[in-house]
Amino acid sequence: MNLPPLIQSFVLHFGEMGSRWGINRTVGQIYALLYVSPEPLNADQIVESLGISRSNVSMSLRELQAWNLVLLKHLPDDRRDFFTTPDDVWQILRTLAEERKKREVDPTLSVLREILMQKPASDAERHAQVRMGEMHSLIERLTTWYEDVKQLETDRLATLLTLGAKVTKLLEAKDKIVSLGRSKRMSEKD
Amino acid sequence: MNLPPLIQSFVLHFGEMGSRWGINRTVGQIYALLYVSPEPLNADQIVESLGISRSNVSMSLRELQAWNLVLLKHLPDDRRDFFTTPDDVWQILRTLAEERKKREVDPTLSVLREILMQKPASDAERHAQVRMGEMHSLIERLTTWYEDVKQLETDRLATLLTLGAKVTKLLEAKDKIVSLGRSKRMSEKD
DNA sequence: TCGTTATTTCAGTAATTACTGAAATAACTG
DNA sequence: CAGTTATTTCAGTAATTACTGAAATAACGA
Repeated sequence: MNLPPLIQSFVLHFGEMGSRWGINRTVGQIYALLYVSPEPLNADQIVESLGISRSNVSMSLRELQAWNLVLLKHLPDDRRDFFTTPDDVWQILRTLAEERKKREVDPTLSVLREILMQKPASDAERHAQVRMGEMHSLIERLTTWYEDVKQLETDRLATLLTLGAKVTKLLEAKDKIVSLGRSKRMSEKD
Repeated sequence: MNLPPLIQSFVLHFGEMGSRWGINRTVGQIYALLYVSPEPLNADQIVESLGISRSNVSMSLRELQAWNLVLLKHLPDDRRDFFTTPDDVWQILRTLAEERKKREVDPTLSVLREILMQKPASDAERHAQVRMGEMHSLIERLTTWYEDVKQLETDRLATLLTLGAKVTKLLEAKDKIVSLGRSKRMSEKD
């Protein structure tokens, strides 16, 4: 591996994290490298920087493309493929959430739904279904929230995050506000 | 494997998902089995149900305990260990979030912070630091939100989820509300 | 068309991770 | 204490996953 020390630490860390996720070490490293590079890199530059085989780079880039985490670019008068990550970190976050949902959450929901359709043949199965039902509705709740929130533009999403739990306090106030607004309009009493 | 079909599907699916996460197949299966069991199970019952070795069960249970995903119980006049999962799915969700944060997010934040402290020795490093800075502040934002929201009691959290993006609409109203409150207190003018 | 360059595929191998069985330890009981 | 039962440890092996190098394919340009 042939990288400036500061970048190398980052790349190595993402390699580690990669293996802690489903994604593997090389994929993590390539992603990290592209993420911090000022311009797009081609496969040979990645080979050079990370000291891994050309074929490994090819396969890992495919994987990153499958995850939609990487963009393919072309320079004029150069037929090689160059790769980058999107500039906007919020966009990256969205992509990550979307892909993980697609791979992990959706299949789980569909398995649960399918099982919940079946008729239990014993007490054990009956109890299991109840538990699966609880899990199912929790996950549904979370995904509904996610589907809702993911539509927000970045700065609204940022606001929502900054607000955090304070929202519930706002909520408590909501009823009052509503009635206040009403009463205000009606009689201005206090 | 020796389980009612409906439960078996669930267990197998969690095995799959387990390997898609960092957690492995057996760990996933054991967790699923405990999750749907009406009462706590001991190691031999797990061996029996899943058809795996006693030592594998022992190691996997350790792992689940390390994740805080499993509770150890003792029955009167029985010195064997029995295991369950918490009843409350929301609690399970919290534990999962907490553990993943601890293992994935916190170390990443600390690596990023450390790198950001260093002086860049080139343009490449300078640019890399900017990118890492963006990533760092995004992650910080998310964790701050998480730290905030995780304090909420379950039903408030549920409310917040149900509200979802509608919160931002409430937000637009916020300024009005605030100024309304202020003006109301001050002079009641309109 | 042929030669050149870029990329992918894939069989074989290396590396890692998961699992087992046997032995060790621990925690009790009579 | 010796005997019994429960649990853990760990060296060895099995299974899986990651990676490589060589060959195939693809996409040009002359």
